[in-house]
Amino acid sequence: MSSLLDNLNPEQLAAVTLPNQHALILAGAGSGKTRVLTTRIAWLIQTGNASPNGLLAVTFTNKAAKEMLTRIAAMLPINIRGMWVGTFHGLCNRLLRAHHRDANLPQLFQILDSQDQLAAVKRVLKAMRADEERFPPRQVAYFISAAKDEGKRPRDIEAIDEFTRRGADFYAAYDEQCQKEGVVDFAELLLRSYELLARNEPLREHYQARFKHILVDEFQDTNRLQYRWLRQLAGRDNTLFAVGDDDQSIYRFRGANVGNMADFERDYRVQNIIRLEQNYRSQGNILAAANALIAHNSRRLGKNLWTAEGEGEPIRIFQAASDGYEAAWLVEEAQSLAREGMAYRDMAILYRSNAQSRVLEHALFSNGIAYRVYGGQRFFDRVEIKHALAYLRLLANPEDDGAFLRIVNFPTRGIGARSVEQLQDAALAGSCSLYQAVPSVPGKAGASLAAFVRIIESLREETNSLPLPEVVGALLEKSALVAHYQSERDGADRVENLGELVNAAAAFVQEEAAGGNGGDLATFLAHAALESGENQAGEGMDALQMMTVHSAKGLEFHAVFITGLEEGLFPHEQSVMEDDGLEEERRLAYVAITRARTRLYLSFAQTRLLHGQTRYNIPSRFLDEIPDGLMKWLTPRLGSSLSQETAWQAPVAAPRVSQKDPGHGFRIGQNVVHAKFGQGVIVSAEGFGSEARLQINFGRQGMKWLALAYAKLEPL
DNA sequence: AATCCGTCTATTTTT
DNA sequence: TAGACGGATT
Repeated sequence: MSSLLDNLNPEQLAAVTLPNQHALILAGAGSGKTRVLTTRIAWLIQTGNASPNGLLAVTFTNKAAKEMLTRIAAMLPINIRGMWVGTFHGLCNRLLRAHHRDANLPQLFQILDSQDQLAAVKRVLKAMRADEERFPPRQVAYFISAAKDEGKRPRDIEAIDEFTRRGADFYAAYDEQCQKEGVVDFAELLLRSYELLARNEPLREHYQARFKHILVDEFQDTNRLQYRWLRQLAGRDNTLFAVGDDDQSIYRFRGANVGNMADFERDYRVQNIIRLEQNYRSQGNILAAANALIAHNSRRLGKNLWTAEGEGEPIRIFQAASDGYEAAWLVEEAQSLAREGMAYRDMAILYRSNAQSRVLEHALFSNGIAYRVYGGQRFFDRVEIKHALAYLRLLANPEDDGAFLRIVNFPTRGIGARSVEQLQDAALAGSCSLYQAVPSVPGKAGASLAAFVRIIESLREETNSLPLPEVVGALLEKSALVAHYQSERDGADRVENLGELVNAAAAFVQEEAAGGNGGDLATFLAHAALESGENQAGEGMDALQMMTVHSAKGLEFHAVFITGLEEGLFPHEQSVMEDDGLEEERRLAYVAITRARTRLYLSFAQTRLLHGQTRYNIPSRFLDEIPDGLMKWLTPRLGSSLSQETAWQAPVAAPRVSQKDPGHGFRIGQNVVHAKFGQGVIVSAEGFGSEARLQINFGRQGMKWLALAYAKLEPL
């Protein structure tokens, strides 16, 4: 019909123009998933199948939601403001604000992020005099969140042991505290709105009738509760259009349930399953490697990526003597790519765990290569910002004891632990909030507490009719936060960030005004909790990109280095123990490989310093799972570490190995082959000559101590 | 109230 | 090895 549908391949076209039925789109990496999703929305609107208000689109990240809206706006001349496109949490927040009474929440309820939640749990545990040794706050917080993600309230928890039994009690007390204070954690946003829809039939039917089309992105990442939430909204007459890729499910540890894809197919008798398998990102060899690797997983819905492009280059494999050599080689290789004309921003270094980045950063830094590490602290997570926000929270909601405690003595104003205890006792006695209990505290403590309350009260009066940015400015001034950080030695950055908060408020107000909203204090606080802000500066710089494989999902680069492909690291040793853990690691490797467009490097080190200890790992099994024909070894395939070191001398990062010869032919770090256990690497040794015993890491087969006199060991 | 010191821990992370 | 945290000290 129109230009909307131009240049879609047959499968994409079929997905975009599906009739009004439930559908599951299996969208492989680089298959144009976002394009299909946004074009479908545009098509539904353009053809009159849906009005902009009649559809709901859910994503996981704010970035994805924003991207979707931008693309829709580019395709259609409609006002995208007010459309229900957002994250699960964002949409739940919206729902709960609109129906706060039915949801039994104050209109200005505040949202706790994970930090705030942990602090709240700590307070509960303290009040209940729980043994923090046996019930670590972190674990309790995790327990509560996990229960909520399963849709469980305290009474639904099966007490199988002491921890779950007490855990349910803590959960109940925690919920009670949150309710009293008018705050809601992330998981609660979802659970509360799920319960609201489940319980309130007219409301549920209202939204079912309104949202004719529900579209879900990254469906493989949904948890059980999110799926149940979707089921509340997907009724008889509307349709669920789910897009996902089971092969890219890498968030099981935080509750994602790939099983939702199969469940969806069954629960809704989905007839339309469309596979998007044409890949527009990677060259042939890279895709072939990815396909071969992921084929080792069982329990797949099944999919094979292909490309119209040629094979491209082989995948380059590098074996390094140590993590230091790996980094040094990588620097050289990146420099040589740069000399050939590739921008650093088009190269990415991926690793399984953050601990690996240090050595790499060091090597890049000392060679003067600009780099950018993804992840890390977000703007709204910074302490100084959290402090400032706590003042705003208390302004919006005096019942918020968490916010009160955070700032009552920050900056210090002579209110010590004793005074706070007195106040807490008074609040308990009067069953009221800390804020309300202040007048009932006598003496000197009462006087300083009253002074604190006066700060808040006068702030409230002065800022009553001021625009948000000015409220923030007044708060910084009155609270003496800025003054406090100015007097601190390393406070300059913090002062700057606080100034930035005023700008953030201004930007927020402007954006809200464009959407016809007020942009009041409560919405700003919700915004701060739900979008922790951009990761960091340096976006525009031509810098080499560094990140974990997890954070690389959804991105693409011309050249990709996947480092640390070693047993124990990737696949990670902790995951191999878990049920389905190895398959998830393989999916992770699949995600990593499919980030590359034209050039892919896989590297591993024989020796690696981890937690202050030298570790000897054998190459990752994932390397064995990629066909030899696709790979080009930059180092001798089965070379010993000795020939390795002589073959390639690193300009930086001196080797760390120096062992004395124990009188037999073997050395620590050396690769060996055992008749029964296969390939391994010598980790440590004791004794001399034929008396010696060697400890060998056989990776999959585990760690073994072998007596040299009996074991048949061959140097590799 | 700030600083020091010992202890613990160390996959992956968004909202 | 290094960083974070909590308790004790000054």
